[in-house]
Amino acid sequence: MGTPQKLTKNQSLVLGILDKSEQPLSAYTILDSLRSEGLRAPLQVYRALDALVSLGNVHRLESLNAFVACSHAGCSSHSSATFIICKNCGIVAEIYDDTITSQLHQVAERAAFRLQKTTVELHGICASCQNTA
Amino acid sequence: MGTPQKLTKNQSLVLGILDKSEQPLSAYTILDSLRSEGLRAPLQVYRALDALVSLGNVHRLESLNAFVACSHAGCSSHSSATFIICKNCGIVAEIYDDTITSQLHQVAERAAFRLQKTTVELHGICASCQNTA
DNA sequence: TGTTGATATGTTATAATATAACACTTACGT
DNA sequence: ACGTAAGTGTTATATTATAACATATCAACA
Repeated sequence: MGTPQKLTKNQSLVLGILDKSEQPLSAYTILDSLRSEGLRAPLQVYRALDALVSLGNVHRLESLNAFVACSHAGCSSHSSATFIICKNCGIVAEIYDDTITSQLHQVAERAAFRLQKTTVELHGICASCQNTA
Repeated sequence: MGTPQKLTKNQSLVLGILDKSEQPLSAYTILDSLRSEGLRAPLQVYRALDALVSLGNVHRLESLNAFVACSHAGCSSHSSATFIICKNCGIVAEIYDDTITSQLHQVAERAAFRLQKTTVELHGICASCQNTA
């Protein structure tokens, strides 16, 4: 199940920043937040991010070149995530929908495609921003 | 219907390159292919790509930072595309599946989210590469 | 204990992707 | 012909990501 995994120093620092953030963060934004902790180079952040993504603690949003903490504790074994991204306020919701997951697998299977990873990102305006605007 | 749209010079050049390509191309790869036609700067390519994406002639693959010609003539008014991308040979298939489209809309609606654009990209190994390997 | 091997870290340099700002040109309706 | 919107060209720069190499940490175990 959700192996708790002891994180390394840099991984903990990066995950800590992402956990505190309401919004996805770019690698360089994370780096700037961690300069006070002694981080200096992009690679230190990218390496931590790579590990955290592999562990399932963090997701990469391809359409934003940015990263978010997983909102489901240790979700490494989850099915395909759907991300809902508000263009206005930048907030992201992480959703797991079995119908979407199984339909994506069906589409792959019909094409005899061996599916390894899905990227599903929805862009638009969240409920709260619709009311505000 | 599919308004044929007269393209500008740079747009035609860029679309021509993408049409000939089996695989998605990065903006800089396109630029290199068009230096012989007189293009010199990234912006010339990016501007043409922006226009072609708006017209529906070209799709941007977010997970690759690359671009492909639309495989459905003038598909500007299509529903959400699903892209199947082979990690081995790089080939891309563009699929329209009504069940996926409607399910994505349902997920959005449940979240009271005003959906504007979808990004659905599946990574794995295509049928042909499975047999070869 | 101390060697080894795998993993993590730190650092400099550079590659790859994308946009800002500004000047000039072309297309086209009136 | 005129005015305006769209397209073009150019330089500079911002943003995102990786290569290459040196050092450090730490657990397994002979």
